[in-house]
Amino acid sequence: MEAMQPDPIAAIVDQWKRERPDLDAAPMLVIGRLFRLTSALDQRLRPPFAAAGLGSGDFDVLAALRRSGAPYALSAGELSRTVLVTTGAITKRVDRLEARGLVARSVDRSDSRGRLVTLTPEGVALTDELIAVHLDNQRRLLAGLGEDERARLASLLERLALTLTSDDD
Amino acid sequence: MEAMQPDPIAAIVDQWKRERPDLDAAPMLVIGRLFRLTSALDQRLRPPFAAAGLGSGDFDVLAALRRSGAPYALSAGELSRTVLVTTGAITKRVDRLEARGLVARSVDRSDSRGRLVTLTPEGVALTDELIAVHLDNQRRLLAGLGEDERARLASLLERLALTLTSDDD
DNA sequence: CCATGACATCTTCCATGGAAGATAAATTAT
DNA sequence: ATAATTTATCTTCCATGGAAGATGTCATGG
Repeated sequence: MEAMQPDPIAAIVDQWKRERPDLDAAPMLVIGRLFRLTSALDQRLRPPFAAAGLGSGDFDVLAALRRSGAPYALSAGELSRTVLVTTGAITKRVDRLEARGLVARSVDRSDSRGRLVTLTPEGVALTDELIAVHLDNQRRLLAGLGEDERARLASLLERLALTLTSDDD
Repeated sequence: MEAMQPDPIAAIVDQWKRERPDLDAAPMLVIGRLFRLTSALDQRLRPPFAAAGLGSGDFDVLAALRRSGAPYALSAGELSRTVLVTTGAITKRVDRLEARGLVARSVDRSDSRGRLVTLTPEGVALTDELIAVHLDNQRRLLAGLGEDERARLASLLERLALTLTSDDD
């Protein structure tokens, strides 16, 4: 599995223009690039998690707990909503993290249907370490853009996200 | 699995600011939003493919073949490079598409290690139908932005992608 | 108080993709 | 010409996540 030339998306749009001149493939210049870029960024951000024996999905759970503040406890449902995966996936992620001693499950006192997932001290320590590395890596990946460009990009992405959620949901 | 409020990313950055004031989580305003947005767009673009009994990954293969032009034939390696998945994943996608009569495999005359994956007439017809729907859906998802905003977003995404590929690879 | 329905989490099953090795064919060196 | 290397695809195994149903608990109405 090798890599590709700069801006393969423009080439794809050109191919469609040639094969289907009746269609306008311009939306791919945004959406296609979003997908490619996200995939490329994901690949480059994974290594620190892999080195710690975690999938990046598992780290999402640790990070959600850590940034929620002491006592670093959230329910499976809350985790499901914040990290945008099904509760079934949360169960499995928590199983893995629990097996590694990074989180612990306890029964919610006020509702024994619910389990609270809590960071252990080891979980807090590892998360604190990884989040710093992760943010540094993110910063480095964005370093090719100027400060103003990053701000405009952030703003456009926010606007697009807002128009999506207002449409339907 | 429910949805979330508008702009959850800004809230996440605020949480980190409170919990770890020594860190700067601003890169998430770009990268976090990229991931969220891509996930949201993907969910909204899938239904036509699912209705045709395809995963969106399978459609990527059909589309790559279709836009390559007659005779709509590419090798597994070429497909792997254009759709950015391993050749093993291509084998499986082609297996599924072949079982549905949308593509056919044939041995490359000039190199019998290689197999050419070719769209069948049914494959061409389905792809032509789906790509039109797909592009319309993409256009609708971007309709909340003005023409100038879409252009600036496309341009910023391209620039970011270029700075990534020049860095390393 | 008990029955019914709602809810939270977990379990099971399935689909997908990556990693690494296996197989087959082409290329290169001697 | 033949052995060694490279290349292209496929196979096998494993990890992950979604969908839907199972289980246990709570809430509500009679």
